[in-house]
Amino acid sequence: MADQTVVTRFAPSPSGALHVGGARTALFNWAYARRHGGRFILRMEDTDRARSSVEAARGILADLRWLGLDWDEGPPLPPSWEQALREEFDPFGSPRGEGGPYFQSRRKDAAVYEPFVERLRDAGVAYDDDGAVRFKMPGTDVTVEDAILGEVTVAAADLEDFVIVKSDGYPTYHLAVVVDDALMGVTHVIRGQEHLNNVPKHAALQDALEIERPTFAHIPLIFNADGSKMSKRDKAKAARAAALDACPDAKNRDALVDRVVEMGPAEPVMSTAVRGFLEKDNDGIQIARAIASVLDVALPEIEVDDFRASGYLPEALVNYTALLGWSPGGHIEKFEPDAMSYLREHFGLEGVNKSNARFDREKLFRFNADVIAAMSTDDFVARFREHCRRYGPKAFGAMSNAKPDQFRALAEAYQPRARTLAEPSALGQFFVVDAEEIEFDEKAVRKVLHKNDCEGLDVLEQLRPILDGVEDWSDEVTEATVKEFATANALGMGKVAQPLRVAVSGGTVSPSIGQTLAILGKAATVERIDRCVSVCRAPTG
RNA sequence: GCCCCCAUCGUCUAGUGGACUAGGACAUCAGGUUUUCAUCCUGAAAACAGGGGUUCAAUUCCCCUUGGGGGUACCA
Repeated sequence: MADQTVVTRFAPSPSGALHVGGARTALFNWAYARRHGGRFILRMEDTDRARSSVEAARGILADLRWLGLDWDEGPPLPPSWEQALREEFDPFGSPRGEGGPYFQSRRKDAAVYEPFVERLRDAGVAYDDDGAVRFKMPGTDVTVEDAILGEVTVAAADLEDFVIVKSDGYPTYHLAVVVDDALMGVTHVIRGQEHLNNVPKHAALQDALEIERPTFAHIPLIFNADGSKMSKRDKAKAARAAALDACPDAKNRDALVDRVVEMGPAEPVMSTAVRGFLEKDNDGIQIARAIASVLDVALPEIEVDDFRASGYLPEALVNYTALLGWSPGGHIEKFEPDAMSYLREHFGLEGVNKSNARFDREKLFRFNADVIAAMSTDDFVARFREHCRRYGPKAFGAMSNAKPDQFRALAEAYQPRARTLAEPSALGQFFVVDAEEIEFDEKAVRKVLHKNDCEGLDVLEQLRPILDGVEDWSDEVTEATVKEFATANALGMGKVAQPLRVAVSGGTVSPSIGQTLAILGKAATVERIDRCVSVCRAPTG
């Protein structure tokens, strides 16, 4: 018993994207199996045929791969997360492992559950009920031992007979999970505490079927920072709140609806649907995204792919979420050499907490920043490139293809100041727009260019010919040129770099001035200085 | 309503009867470094939910209260 091979499993329902809570459950199961040299199984619980979809299955497979998980048994293992998302990828394709199929709908088709139901009928503990089959609870108190919570007892009076086969012929979760776990040799059931109340049911079923009970381990749940449930509906709520906030009256709202419909993303959006969304009639995610895009607000990340799109790295997400409900003890927080390796070496049920945790985006954000800071330049450039290509903005993706050197310089400039892969795209917009599109920030112009009798503009005018004469336009040289100018004129670096920043970017924020100019190129730099001077010299009202 | 689970700084947690003047991390606040931003450095403030027990001794064990969460489906 003690040397019995550990077998764990993650059994998501492919009815939507993978939630961070689910990701953590998968992680813990994976890590536990790896740590004990056991097997990790991935099984799709798609017995709710109305809500399950192949797309969702693909998405879950992709997310698991992106996080760095693999499985010994289950649907085919996609070579990469991107490939899992492709339409050609068939989750139902030839499975990994011999205990399949690994989709419960397929198992049902293979009549896997029937003999078990028959056995229960023969034993007189299963009976027909209006087209469904119900399991008869034994009528005794049920006590189970949980590896994390200890002993849990539920009185017989609180236990009711429950459905094991639906009237459509599909097994319910309760039956399927018990039968499949037994057939697949699962030894440890690690899952969320929302399942704790199901344990007596499963235990009773196991007893009736003479199946040895696995070790149960119910892990605490994850909530939002405010204590509310972390739900995909939070995204709709946030979008709606932003919309109502931006457009308090009906007239504005009409304009917003028009804009949303107009720039509706992939799928066409009907104005009635958008209105319905605002009236809480629906929580359409497409609409939420469109509103967020029109209003330029961020939607909360809930699912794994939300975090990916927002520029988080799997490394940081894994490290952070593993700390929610589990601790290696002591002061260890940053997992070395990397999160997955650490978990497969150190994860254990002893370190799992009993109480629920709140998801702190600030801390994850910090972890992400640290991961980026610790990455090699090449790694960052590659990951940033992939992120731009998949998630935009288009101009960055285009630059990565057309001008790889410029893209690399830009990536290098932003790595030290990026906390997510999406941040450089937001901060570096000015690099990829035409000079005419640059809007000069009023406050920056006042403070940096107009102040003290336009000393900033004077600096720009003096600097222009000097920069124009620079032959080798590298960041070292441009930086040195600016510094020399500052020294020669007894000016602090800020008095010179800031006017330049405003001239080329429209604002006061950019990478180091040398890098900024180098990435931009000489022609664009000079052009922007000229335009800035002519625009900002004009008397302002 | 009923059933089940939980309870250390704002948040995630360390702590398993004395080593606790309760440690770390994120956030916060105050300084410092820096050409902006982002970093980085230093320091500060910040918790054992309340009440009963048990014990020579409780953050640590037991009970109650309160609070939070989960379940109560032919969803998983």
